[in-house]
Parts: sequence; C-alpha cells; structure tokens
Amino acid sequence: MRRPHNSAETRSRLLDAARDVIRAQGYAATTVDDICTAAGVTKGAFFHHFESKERLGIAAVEQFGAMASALFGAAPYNAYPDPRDRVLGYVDFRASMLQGDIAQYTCLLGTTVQEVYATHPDLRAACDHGMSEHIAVLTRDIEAAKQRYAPDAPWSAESVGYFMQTVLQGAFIFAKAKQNPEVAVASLGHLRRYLVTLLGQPQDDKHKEQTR
Amino acid sequence: MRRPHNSAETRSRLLDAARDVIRAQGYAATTVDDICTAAGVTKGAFFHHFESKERLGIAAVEQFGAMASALFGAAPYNAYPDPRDRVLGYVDFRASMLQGDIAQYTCLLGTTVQEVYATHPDLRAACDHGMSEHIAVLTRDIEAAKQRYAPDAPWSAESVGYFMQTVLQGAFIFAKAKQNPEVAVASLGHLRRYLVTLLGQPQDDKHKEQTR
DNA sequence: TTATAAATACCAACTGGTTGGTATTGATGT
DNA sequence: ACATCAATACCAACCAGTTGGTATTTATAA
Repeated sequence: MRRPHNSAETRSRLLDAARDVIRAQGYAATTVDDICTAAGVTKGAFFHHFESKERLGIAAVEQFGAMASALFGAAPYNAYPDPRDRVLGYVDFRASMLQGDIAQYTCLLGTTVQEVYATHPDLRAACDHGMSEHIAVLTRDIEAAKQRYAPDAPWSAESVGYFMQTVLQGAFIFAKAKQNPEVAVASLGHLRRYLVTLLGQPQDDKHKEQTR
Repeated sequence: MRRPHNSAETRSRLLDAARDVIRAQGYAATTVDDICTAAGVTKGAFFHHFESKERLGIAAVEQFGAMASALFGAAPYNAYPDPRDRVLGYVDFRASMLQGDIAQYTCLLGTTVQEVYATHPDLRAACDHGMSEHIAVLTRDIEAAKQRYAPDAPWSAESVGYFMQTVLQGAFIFAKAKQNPEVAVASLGHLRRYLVTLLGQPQDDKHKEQTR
C-alpha cells in the first residue's frame, strides 16, 4: 500500500471519504478508522492532516459547501435570463438529482447538524454557515423574481429561500425512511407549485409540471 | 437509591430517558449508560427490559408514535367540523409547539431515521412506520377537505400529507442549525399559505395568518 | 392467613473489543 | 541534509453486553 507522498491528495481523499461515510452512517457512528479505511490511508496520515475528528468534520462540511456552490453555480438553469425561471429551474434540477444511491444525493450538512447541534458547537456552526450561504445565493434570484412578479407580496425572499431548503431537507429524511425518493420528488412538486403561486406561472413551457 | 421494584415504571423511565437523550444527542452518540443515568437505573435493569440498544430504540420510537397519536388526537383542532379547518388547525398547533427547548419539540423519528437508515433496518422500519401512521391520520382530514373544496384537483391527499411532514422535518433541521425556531415558524407559515391555495381560504377568522 | 417456592426485577462488577488520539519510526521530495 | 508526510505500534478511556448474585413480588398450598 505504498503511494507516493502527496499531501494535498491525501487530505482530499480523507475529506471525500468523510463526506461519503458520514452521509451513509452519520457523524457519530463513523469512526476515524472507517474514514481512514475508505480513504486508503492510515491513522498517522489522518492525524497529520486533522487535529481531531471534529476538525475533519468541519473541514468536510466546508468542502461540501464549496462543492455545492460550484455545482449549482455551474448548473444550466443559471443561464435563464428570467430570475423566476432560475428559481424554478433550481427546484427542477434538485428533483432531477434524486436518483441512484441515497447517500449520494442527500446533504451532509443537514444530516450532520441534526446529530451534533447540541454537542459540537463548532461543527454545528459550520453546518449552519454552509446552509445559509447556499440559501443566500438562492435568495438573490428569488428577490429578483419578486421585484419583477410580486413586488408587493407580504413574504420575504429570504424566508422563501429557507422554505425551499426546508422542503429539501425534509424530503431527504423521507427518502431515507422509505429507502426511495418517490415521496421526495412529490414534495418538490408541491414546492414548485407553491413557488408558482408566489411568482406566477411562466408562459413558455421550459419546465414541465409534475404534480402527484 | 433503593426504589421499590416496579417493572412497568422502570421500563417507562428508560423509554422516556431514551426519548429525551436521543433527541438531544442522536442515537449513535447516546450510550446505554447515558440512558441508564438519565433514567436512574443500572445497566442490569436496562438489559433486563431490553435485549439490545437497538431494541430499546425501536421501543422508544414506538412509544413516541403512540404519544404523538394521543397528543394530536386530543388536540383542540380536531373538534372543528370543517376538515379544512382541521388541516390548518394542525399546522397552527404545530407552530404553537415551537417553543422552549429544541429537543422537546423535535421529532425522535426523523432524527433517528436519518442516522440509521442504512445501518439499522429494523429501527429504520419502525421510524418509517410511525411517521406513515401519523401521516395517514392527517391524510383523512386532507382527503375530506379535498372532497369538499377541491374535488378535481390533480394532487393526492396523501402526497399533501407527506409534504406537510416534510416541511415539519425540514423545519426541525433549521431550528437545530440556528438554535432558534424562527425560521421553522416562518416555514410553517409558507406551508399554511400553500394549503390555503390548495383548499381555499376559510371565511371566518378562526385562524390568523402569519406570513413574516 | 401464612410459610414457602418460584419467578421476576434489579444491581455492581466485569469482559472482550473498540474508540479517539499519541509516540515513534521510517519514507519521500527538495 | 532536512522538513514534510505517512505507517506502525500503542494507550487509556469507553463501549455494548454478560455474569453471578441479591432483593422483591407473586403463586401456591397447608
């Protein structure tokens, strides 16, 4: 098991392993050895790069946030000129991701914060920060769409951004409980329908409604 | 430290302790000793009543479901004659519960299933079953309201029931992340608004809108 | 009733294995 | 040569679960 020394790659392998194993087993149930095995390195390497398990958790959460930021920042719906289309495009994009292995499409931050909110303050804060940043990006499009289509509506764009993430996080819980994304997809359908009531229905059929 | 032997009470103390400690720390991070300490009994008593930690978890989940069933079954909104009022009354009731200690108003089942879905099949199934039962009760009122106010709508009552729980579960995650139920309350406000678009706005002002 | 046997409820101490983390040694790149 | 990086060996604390026994309750029968 001799690989050439490559600090950056070893660190990255540990972060990727943490991301995958924690999403599958949860933070507390994941041991340092689990992560080392998944990453193909030993404990010596682990504690060279991270001073504790919690520090690794924080780093993994930060990396997950950066990865999500890049993923959604590059997603095709961002090219829509109408902000309402971008908001609905985001929901459709997320619905299209609900395929394959459950651990691959669920959110590391939501999973983790639920376990550690009362026991690991720094890790909790990292999760909160990552989720809030994602929502802030989303909120910009919602705000722009609101200005255009519902400037006098009583709801705030930010609260809608949080609501969208709330539905997503809840949807992941049911995907896990049912071992099946069907219910989650249906909930995103309801979310989409609600957003249309807030912002109005786009004219062209860029999106297809999915109800049920 | 001598209490009279009372099998039912000891068992009940263990279940209550499990409910509280697991909601605060998560299932995996909670040790059998944690639960015994919180319940004020020894490990001997624990393993007399439950053959394993997972069995206790399953029993705690089942008891939580029964407790919720009793709580919501006896809640005042059930007395409303109009099923639409009952559905909205449920949401308002849940919003009114978002006060005090976080661990006291969050859902043991949602918390647990997220951790164990891939590693503890029986516990996962118990969580799924408990949530589905609760939703089935809810769905009855939704279905009745649909018959009356939106009989030809394209959505199913069941999918709306799941959507309502999805929002609640997601709301709990943000209450934990933010250490604060504000965002959760706002999300229930959005949920309520959506339900009104599906079922129509009640005439009398039994409920007060909260938009934020 | 009451003595006694059997069953249940409970306890403190212990066990084998696991945990996060450390100390030491060796390999690698510059 | 030298600092960085990673492997091995190791540790004390902790884990779920067991043990062997005691206290209490319940069933039985005289």
